[in-house]
Amino acid sequence: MDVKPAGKERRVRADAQRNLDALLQAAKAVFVTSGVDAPVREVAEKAGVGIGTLYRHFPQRADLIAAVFRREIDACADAAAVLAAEHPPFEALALWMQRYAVFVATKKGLAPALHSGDTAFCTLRAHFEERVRPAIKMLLDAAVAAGAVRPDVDPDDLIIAVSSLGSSGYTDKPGRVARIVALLADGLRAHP
Amino acid sequence: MDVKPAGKERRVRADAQRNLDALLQAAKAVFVTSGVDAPVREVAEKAGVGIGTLYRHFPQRADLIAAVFRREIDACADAAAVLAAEHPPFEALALWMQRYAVFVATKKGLAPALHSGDTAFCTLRAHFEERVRPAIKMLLDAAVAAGAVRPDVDPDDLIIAVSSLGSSGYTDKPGRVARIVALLADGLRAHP
DNA sequence: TGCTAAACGGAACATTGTTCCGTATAAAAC
DNA sequence: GTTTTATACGGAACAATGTTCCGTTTAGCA
Repeated sequence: MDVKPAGKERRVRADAQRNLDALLQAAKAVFVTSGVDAPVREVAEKAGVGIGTLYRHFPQRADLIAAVFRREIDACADAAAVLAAEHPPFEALALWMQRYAVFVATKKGLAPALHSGDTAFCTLRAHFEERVRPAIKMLLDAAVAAGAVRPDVDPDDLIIAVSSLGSSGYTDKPGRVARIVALLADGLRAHP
Repeated sequence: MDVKPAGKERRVRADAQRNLDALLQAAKAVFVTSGVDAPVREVAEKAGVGIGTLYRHFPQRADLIAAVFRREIDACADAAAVLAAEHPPFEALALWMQRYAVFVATKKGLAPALHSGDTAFCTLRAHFEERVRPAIKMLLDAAVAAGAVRPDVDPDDLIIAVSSLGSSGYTDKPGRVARIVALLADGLRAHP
């Protein structure tokens, strides 16, 4: 019973990598059509692998979801800097809120899952806050500094507000969420 | 095979009535502690009846939920008239929004279920809209007429906005939802 | 007291997340 | 090229939960 030498790790097996890619791609596709509540079996089948394999790569449902959305979360957070560079402070903030609402809205079931308190989603939620919070804080601070927005707004309140609105699933009438977010943005304005 | 004479319906059986009451009471208690996602078996057990009995009275989970909350929905809608009588138009609207947000927030899982698109919740949602919409419309119209609120706000947008916020489940910090709702109310104000 | 429609209870079924373990295999060692 | 072995695979099996079905019980009526 000898101890495994620490260095010189065995390379990742090719089939494992292939299956992982297939799973991520399948999950992405399934989540778009069926929402994140889709059965894991559906993802495994679409990827052409067994359920056991899926669970080997993603010990929990939430891990799969996290893996799929991590990249998109990053993209959304990164958009903040671009908007800040191209627009006046208040408009940048308002536009990013819209962008973020759309992101959440198109991830059917993501936000409710995230906010469900389920400990399984802790990782994803942590990543979310780690990336999204700085983004909105930067925009908000800039808008406040410019005198366009009242100074007593909590960045977390904003994240949560827009997340909630985006995830409400009310897509019955086009533009509804956008209108509400705009209303909210108006509420942020500094009153003379 | 004779047709049952239409008149003179057999009275509701006493045990049936008793069980129905027990179920409603048990469900109410369980929903408070475990949210509306609680297993139906838990409700049946607490009521001291079999699952079959529960399903006889409430063919679907959603029917049970609907029955439990119908009364509370009514109470919340009725509060609108009281607030309108006791406060200026804008304050009445803002207060009712807060009242409504609290109502939704204390019904863990209600709003997500309502907005899930699940057809099982159609009845409850219909009742919801039938009672709540007139309430908010009345308050909104009054505030607009008084010149306190911009005239381009859709009542449905408001219902949905507050529902979404209240149901987000973010109870991590006290007053968060209240602050956000207040922010939203500010966005409604008429700009000179 | 006896009859019958209504109600009851819970076993059984379907779906879905998750675990387990015997089998297969890619990469390394020789 | 063969052997070895850690790794990965697949899917049967388990647990939780919504829902259905049907044999049994019973309240209300005659």
